[in-house]
Amino acid sequence: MEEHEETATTYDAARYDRPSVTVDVVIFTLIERELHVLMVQRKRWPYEGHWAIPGGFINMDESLEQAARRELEEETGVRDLYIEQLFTFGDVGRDPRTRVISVAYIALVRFDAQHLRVSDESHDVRWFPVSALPRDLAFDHEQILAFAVSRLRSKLEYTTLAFQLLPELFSILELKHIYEQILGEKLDKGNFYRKIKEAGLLEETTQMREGRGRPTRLWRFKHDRAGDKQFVFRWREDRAGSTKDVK
Amino acid sequence: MEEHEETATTYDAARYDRPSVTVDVVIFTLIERELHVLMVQRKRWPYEGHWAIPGGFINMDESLEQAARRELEEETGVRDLYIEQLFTFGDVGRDPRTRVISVAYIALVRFDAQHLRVSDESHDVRWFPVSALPRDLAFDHEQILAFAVSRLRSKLEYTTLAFQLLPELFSILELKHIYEQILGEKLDKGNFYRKIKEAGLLEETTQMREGRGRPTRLWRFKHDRAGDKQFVFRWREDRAGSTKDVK
DNA sequence: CTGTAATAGTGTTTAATATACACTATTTTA
DNA sequence: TAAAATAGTGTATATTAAACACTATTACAG
Repeated sequence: MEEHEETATTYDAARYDRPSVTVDVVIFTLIERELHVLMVQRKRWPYEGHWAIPGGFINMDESLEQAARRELEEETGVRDLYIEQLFTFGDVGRDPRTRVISVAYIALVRFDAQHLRVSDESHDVRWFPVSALPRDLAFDHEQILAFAVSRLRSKLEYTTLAFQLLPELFSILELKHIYEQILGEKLDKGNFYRKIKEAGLLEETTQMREGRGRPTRLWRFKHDRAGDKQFVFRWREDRAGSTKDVK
Repeated sequence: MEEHEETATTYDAARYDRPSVTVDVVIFTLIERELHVLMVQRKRWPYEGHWAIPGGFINMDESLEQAARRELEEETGVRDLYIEQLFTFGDVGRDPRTRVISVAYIALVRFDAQHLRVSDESHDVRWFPVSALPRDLAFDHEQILAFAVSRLRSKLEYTTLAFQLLPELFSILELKHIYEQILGEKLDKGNFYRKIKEAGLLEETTQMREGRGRPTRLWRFKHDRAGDKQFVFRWREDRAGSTKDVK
């Protein structure tokens, strides 16, 4: 409570009616070269039967990020992944039951059937392609999701965040594909090769992978350089979107 | 409460111990060509005598942004200014009294002695130059402030936000000065003139202002174009900082 | 009344980068 | 053995950034 004193006297902590605080986590992954997001289906009022972003109350003894990581692990079984605070949503009527303030996070996970607890069979927890989301999401989750996708796009352009979605070894064209998926536009192959190589982010391996045509070389992401905050791989220069607040 | 059902059954809203939620507003202004921030001095435990970012509890019937605007108005008497959500801070031990989650906002106000309620004489509310902040701020406010300044820098580079700090009429070199203040580096005069003019953001007026040397032309910001989300005035291309989470 | 300091504003040259797209390379499959 | 499929390279042109030299208009000191 870092209130200025005049407000401090107005509110008495004991009498003060407190809002609930939840953490919602928009979990992205790449399945068969398409960007997907994890949703859960609600079982009761309000919004019974509607799909929602996974989330839950924060515990009194965990930080917001810990709560988000816990939530992520409960839903998918994965931990230690990329997670980032998105925005806090707190409009008055967003939950019909009571006042709820929701701190939204974005998480990126590598899709890996071995480790991901969610299967395609589950009826109440499911991956949806971002391009084909269910209709009528619960609460203001449509807004949260739209914001998450937009943030993902704009951050992609000046961070190394795309690598979070890839397995350890990948080809340059696979990486390009992720960029195209998230940005929603085609990129020039030659320019992509040139830029990504000049960036010095990748480590060449001796491994190749065979497919239908010419085999492709596999690369590894240099995690040391990613930790270097000074360093940024910017794919394009023009950046409309931005991180501006929604609404 | 957009909880997944398994957590829903774990927590009962009535029994659930809820955190307090506050809104803190980092209020920036430009005083005599220097970037300043508004701080309040605490009168009691904890952190008695320490300076803090103004803030207060949210009311149950107002949105987060409304709470931030109310707070801003209470402190400075100004309203309808630029305000933006920064980040939500919720570490467990950040307030020694109880669990407090604080949604931090950034606000930009034009410094105008006529309308700003805060005067230099007030001992418990004061403007500090960002380059000379008081030591030992209350709570985690040092971290919040550092994050606010860094966000301000990075947003400055791809938004028209600098104009929020200027009076209606201003010279191009004054605008350049704001950029220099916030970015913390010198910019090339010629390049600045060229870029800002090409951007088409400014409207030339017939007014001039006299000073020590050659009088300068005054310009006005075209607010219509600012509303155009597609349009962005980007001063520089290199952008290290980014909006990455603190800590 | 003249020259110098102070501020305002323009123009030009060079280097770096983006963009588009044509080309070569290596494999599988018909 | 040719065609299709995928991988990867090279290059010409246009756009933009960056540095910096130049011109313009005022006040003020002598």
